[in-house]
Amino acid sequence: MPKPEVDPTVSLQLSVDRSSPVPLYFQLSQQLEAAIEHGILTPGSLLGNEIELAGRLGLSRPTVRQAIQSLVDKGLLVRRRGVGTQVVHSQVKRPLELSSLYDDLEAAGQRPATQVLTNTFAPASAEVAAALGVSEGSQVHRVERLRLAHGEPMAYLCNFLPTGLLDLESSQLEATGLYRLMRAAGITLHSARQTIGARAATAVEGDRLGEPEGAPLLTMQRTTFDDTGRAVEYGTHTYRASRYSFEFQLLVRS
Amino acid sequence: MPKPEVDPTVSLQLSVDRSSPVPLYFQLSQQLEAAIEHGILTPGSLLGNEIELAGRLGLSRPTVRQAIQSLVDKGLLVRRRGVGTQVVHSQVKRPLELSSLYDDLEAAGQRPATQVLTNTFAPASAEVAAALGVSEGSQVHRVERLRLAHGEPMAYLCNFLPTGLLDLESSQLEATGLYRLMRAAGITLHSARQTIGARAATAVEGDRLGEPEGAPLLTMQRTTFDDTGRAVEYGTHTYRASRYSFEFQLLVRS
DNA sequence: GTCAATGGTTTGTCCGGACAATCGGACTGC
DNA sequence: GCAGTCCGATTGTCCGGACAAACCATTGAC
Repeated sequence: MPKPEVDPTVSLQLSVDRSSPVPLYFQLSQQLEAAIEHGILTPGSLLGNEIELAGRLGLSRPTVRQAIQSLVDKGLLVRRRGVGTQVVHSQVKRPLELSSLYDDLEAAGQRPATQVLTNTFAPASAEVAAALGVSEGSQVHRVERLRLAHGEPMAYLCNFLPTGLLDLESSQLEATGLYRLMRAAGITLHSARQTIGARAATAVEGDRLGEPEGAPLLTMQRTTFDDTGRAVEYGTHTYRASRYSFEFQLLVRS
Repeated sequence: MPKPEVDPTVSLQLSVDRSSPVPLYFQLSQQLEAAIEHGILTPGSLLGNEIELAGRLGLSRPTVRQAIQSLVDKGLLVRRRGVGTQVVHSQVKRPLELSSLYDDLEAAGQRPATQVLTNTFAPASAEVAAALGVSEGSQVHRVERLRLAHGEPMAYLCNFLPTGLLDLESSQLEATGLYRLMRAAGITLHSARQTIGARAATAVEGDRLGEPEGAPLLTMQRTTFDDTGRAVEYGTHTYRASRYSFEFQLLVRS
């Protein structure tokens, strides 16, 4: 017997607080996730079987399964019938959240800043009306912003929102991202439809971003929906390709 | 009483086959998904409570919940405690699968074709070695392809694979996509890390794709991992921005 | 020596029940 | 008329158990 092959979770000091309002499965999944994050549960290592783990924690197997399943859905664990559950080897960072450019830059330590160029109402063009599901020519909120990082222009953001959803003040828009403001207003973001492409900069676009005419620009159009299916935002963004690229992780839905 | 407000699932002829090896929850979720897809369950309509649905189908509530939960994860349904489960309004198409360009084009009816330019072994560059987790200079499989749609060049694909994973024949590569070949070889794709950017075409790149020098190109680098965390593929792709853009739907992980 | 049968281990599926948390509407009091 | 309160409805969480299916290693047969 060359290896004792002990269950790594026994030395993990897992514990749950039944008096807490936090669901038990969630407490467990958070502790497991933290252990994976900190390298205490090493990639590839088996997680002792569910029955025994449940017994050790004083939980039922369904509860333990729910905790493990949530981490499987996040891509951190892999289960194999007849084998067990093991920690995925690769480093999964973020499975592509619906994130704002502002948060992305902030997380990367890029000190984002925003210049609000326009913050007004305008009649909806055919394109905007189709995206937001309103009638052409009806009033919509229009916000144009320039996003800077380290004082350098990174992207030009043009967003349209249905009227009456929330009040947008320029001062707020310069302090944080649009999504954070929408969530704070009680809107639960649900899904988004995105298109990413590229094109050559026109003279006007180049001037705005500090690029020469004809320079390659990354473009993104995005329509965001809340959980009732309402379109709550449509945006047309252009990024300096020399300074920005989209990076994300995605999981195979099995 | 202006509206009877009947449970729309009663007229849905839901049924499960207990003798089938297909899990019961999966049978149910597929039938519900099909009903949503075909518009039989209209967006916004309530889904009748779980207890009653379970009783009507002769299933237990956990089984019904599992079926519903899988559709919630797909973004097709939304649950609200105290209210019920309702069909999401927006049209969710695909929540960004790990798909190959070949399948995408085929699904869009674009009659994809592939020209294999290179199919050989080569020593790994530093970039490739880092992505695949092999030592620099070791032999890796190298495949260069030109992807056409309607006879027009769409993208130039350069892929690297660890040796010994699978045999790639040029004839197979011209008939289908790389991912389909990998799955057929028993490799279970798990996750991928992608970077999407843009740059101006060099003279060589322009020639390959039929674009002038300096034309904007969409670029993508992707490293794909299997469920053991092994990197199984690294690719550097360039797309004609005038002909192609990335389009996808993404969900908020709640 | 190689291949097939066997058995133990582990996850997958399913059941029936219980109580808590939350939502929305109806009712009540002011 | 309006605000606060109560209550039914529905999902969220959790339990304990049972059997099936798949995987792996060992054993046995040829």
